[in-house]
Amino acid sequence: MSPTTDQTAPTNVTEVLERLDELIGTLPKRLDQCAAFTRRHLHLIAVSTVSDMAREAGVAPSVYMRFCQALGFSGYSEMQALFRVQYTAFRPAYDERIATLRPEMEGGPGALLAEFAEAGHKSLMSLANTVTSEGLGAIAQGMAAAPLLHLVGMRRAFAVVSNMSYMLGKLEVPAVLHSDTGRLGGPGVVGAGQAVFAATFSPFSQETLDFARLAKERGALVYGLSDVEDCPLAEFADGLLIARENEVAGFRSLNASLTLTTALVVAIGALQEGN
Amino acid sequence: MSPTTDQTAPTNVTEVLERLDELIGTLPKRLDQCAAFTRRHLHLIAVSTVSDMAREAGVAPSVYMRFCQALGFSGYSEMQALFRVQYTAFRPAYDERIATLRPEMEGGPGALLAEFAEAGHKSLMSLANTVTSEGLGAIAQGMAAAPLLHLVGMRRAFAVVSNMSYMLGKLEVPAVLHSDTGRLGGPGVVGAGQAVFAATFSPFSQETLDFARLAKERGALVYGLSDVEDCPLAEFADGLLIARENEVAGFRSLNASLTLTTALVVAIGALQEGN
DNA sequence: TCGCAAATGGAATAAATGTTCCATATGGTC
DNA sequence: GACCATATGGAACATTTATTCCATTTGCGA
Repeated sequence: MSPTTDQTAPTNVTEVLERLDELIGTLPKRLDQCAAFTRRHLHLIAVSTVSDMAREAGVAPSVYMRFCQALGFSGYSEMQALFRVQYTAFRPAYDERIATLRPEMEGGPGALLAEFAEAGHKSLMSLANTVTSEGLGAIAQGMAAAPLLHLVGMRRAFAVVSNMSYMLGKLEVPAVLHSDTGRLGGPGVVGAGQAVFAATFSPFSQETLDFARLAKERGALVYGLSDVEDCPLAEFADGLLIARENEVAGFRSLNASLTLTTALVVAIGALQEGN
Repeated sequence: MSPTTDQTAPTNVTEVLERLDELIGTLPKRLDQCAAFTRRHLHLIAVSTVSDMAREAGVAPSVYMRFCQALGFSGYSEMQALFRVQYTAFRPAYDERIATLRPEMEGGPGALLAEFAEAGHKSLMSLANTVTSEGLGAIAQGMAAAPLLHLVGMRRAFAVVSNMSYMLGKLEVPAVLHSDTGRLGGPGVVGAGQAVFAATFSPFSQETLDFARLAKERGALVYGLSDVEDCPLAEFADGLLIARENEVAGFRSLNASLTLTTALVVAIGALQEGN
């Protein structure tokens, strides 16, 4: 049937990978090129044409065709089908509009995930409503100008500030993450002229609010992130960002918060780069 | 030019979403069907034909065609192209990240935020493509059945596991967060029958991989989260989730990862509740 | 109930994509 | 250096998929 191989075709992505690893090195130059490229860009198959793949791999379409056959497929279409099913296999039970968690669990974890994804889309869309370019820009500038940044956030907000801490580190922007683990450095270490970024969602963390207020009294610039406008931080902060997260049966992810803070950190990085 | 609308075509997923929400309810029955279905299955567009989408939406292909035009596109192909680019965009080199950012910074931090929001939408969409309901369900069950959960993740993955840790705590599910801070408990504390959830994104953290492998050898169940299929965890893990994050000038947020793990944690909580 | 405008679905057509074939090139062996 | 087996890429062909057209249906206002 297939001229180049009598091996049976892989039936899932794992098998494709196995076969790829098995073949790489043993194939003719151009086919090896296909294998190497494909190995690194498996995810492109589902959305590309043979010509696309061939071009990116640097070979002629007919070569890529033969490569598919060497893998055991009848042709590109068959291989592509394998990579496409995984996209279509996941059928979120989105269709039926479900209101509470228990019915959501009826549809299995897939339906639950679909609900959270949907909530994520909405959260991201509402970001545009609560954040202005000027507000974000002012905060980015304030933070970029500070010689040292302090990040505070407890509980749900901790993931947000710890992620900021990681990214700022990568960008080589001096920042300290104040976690409540072992009570390392409190607000006492914040110096005048430095900047604090405090994140707290309702119900607000008293510790975070206290830290921010004390830092402010010590002459630091205080910026904040919250999920509602009437966060106590608003009273004294030099800038406050709002990221409202849509919830699923009372549970909230952090899509808007992380997207907003990621953009903020990158903006800070870009500003510092410019200096 | 286009008979059904003189509106200009959306240029990104965010705009498609907005236009969809704007249009739903105002369109004729069949077109509304298309809009409703498409709103819930955005992720299918990249890998489906018009007939596929039309069939799933319960309309004739020509109707779906007109729906694309009502959205402002010239046809299905043009719309599909919009959903395909996200997969084909290649990542720029690390060093050039800030440099490639310049164009985005031109529009101020607001434009940057919009870029990250757009990337977030795409990440959430592709989540439905890399995760199956069964896979997620199996992992949720395995983790719910374990007497103790261990969470491991360094660097970019740390925010993910620390958020899981927080949520699991709220749900009163016994879990230990292993951070590398001060080298608290290594894999030695993991007992047979317990479960480990290890998150690591490429380039993978050797520490996380080692932890997971040792735990596996000690008889624990190992589940993982990564951003690519060929993560070393795949070799020995009992279950692996994939969350691919779209990037902006080389920077990635954590939308897909957090949404996925949030759904996972809630599923675990619901399963334990049932016991 | 009739007439009209809009919507609908099926069938025809156009475009693109996948696949195969074959002439030419390449590399190894005697 | 000639021969043979194998690899390669372009061009022809076949198939699938997108798009348009049009006859029929539907729903609304007179």
